[in-house]
Amino acid sequence: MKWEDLPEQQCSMARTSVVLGDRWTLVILSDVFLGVRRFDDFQKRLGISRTTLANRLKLLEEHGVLTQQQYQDGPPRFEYRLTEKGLGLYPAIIALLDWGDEHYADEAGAPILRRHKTCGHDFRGVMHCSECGEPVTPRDVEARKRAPDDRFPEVKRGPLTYAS
Amino acid sequence: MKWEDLPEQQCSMARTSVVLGDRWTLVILSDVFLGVRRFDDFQKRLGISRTTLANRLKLLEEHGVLTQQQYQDGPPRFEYRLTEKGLGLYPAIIALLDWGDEHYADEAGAPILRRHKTCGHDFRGVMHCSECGEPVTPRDVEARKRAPDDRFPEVKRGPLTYAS
DNA sequence: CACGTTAGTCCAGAAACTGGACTTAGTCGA
DNA sequence: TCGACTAAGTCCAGTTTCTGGACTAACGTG
Repeated sequence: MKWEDLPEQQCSMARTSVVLGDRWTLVILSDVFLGVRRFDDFQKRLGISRTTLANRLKLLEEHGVLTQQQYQDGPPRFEYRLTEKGLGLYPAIIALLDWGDEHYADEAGAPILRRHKTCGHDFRGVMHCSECGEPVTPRDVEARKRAPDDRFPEVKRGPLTYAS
Repeated sequence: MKWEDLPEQQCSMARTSVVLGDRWTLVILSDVFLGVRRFDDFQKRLGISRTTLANRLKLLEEHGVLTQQQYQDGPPRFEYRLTEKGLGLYPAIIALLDWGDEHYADEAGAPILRRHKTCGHDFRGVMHCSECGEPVTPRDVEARKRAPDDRFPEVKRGPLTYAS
């Protein structure tokens, strides 16, 4: 199967992989969530080739994950910022970072700490059920194909936007 | 920078990307969480080339995400199963699937529904803070580099294992 | 006017991915 | 006993993608 045919698959992970599934995109995004916004900063921090970086950023923009915003005239320069859709990836990024911290950090611990400003503590993400609010483990979950007339349920906590 | 040098980076996402950061690995893993375990089943479901599938499965095994378990003699056959480390990726997989469902599902809704057996409802994952238990949004979080003598805090809820 | 900054593009070589055929080792049915 | 079948790969040649490094564009600074 060709790579471009993946999004036609009836599978949300296949469609997600078209945007995120390559060697660099997740690393770029985790930098964006740390506040990195400019081409050269990404390139210096990551050591990615300029060509590939340009391609990745363009892809993320085409998919509405990032937007370019002008930050100066003459010469006009643009920086990359997360859209609302991009902000929606935060739980995934945190989950992946936590997993990396747990399994690949050296003895001293995670290289980056994240503090939850609301409560003041360094934290890890814990996945809870949107319906009952309890933590979820893989063994608590039963997956099934959507029946033709089945609808995804309305979610109690709203559409999960992060408007400031 | 070469791909093999990434794991030496002081960044958990870089190390995570070495395992997960390619076109197929996330899709393979989300199939594993649906119960797919055999080489030919992956190949038929995904349409991935056999060579690439073999490479990916081997990489996941080398990194301790999957193990092979024999399920018959004569000829001996093995199936792929998640390790405890692999199960630890569930929050990330759910977060990515939810994001895909939200942004790429067709009008009828998500192609696969996940029911939380504990409460009986179809659900989405919501990321909560491990320390105060409240939901977390990107704007509630402040990241910083670990100071030399700073330790990652002990986690209240235990080491997050999924022993059956 | 030379140099620096920022955000790219261009290129040729290296690496990874592709489909399809082939291999291995045993089972099953006639 | 022969041929078909199953499962899990390997092998191969062609295509696509990624790489580092040089280059361009358009302006600001001393």
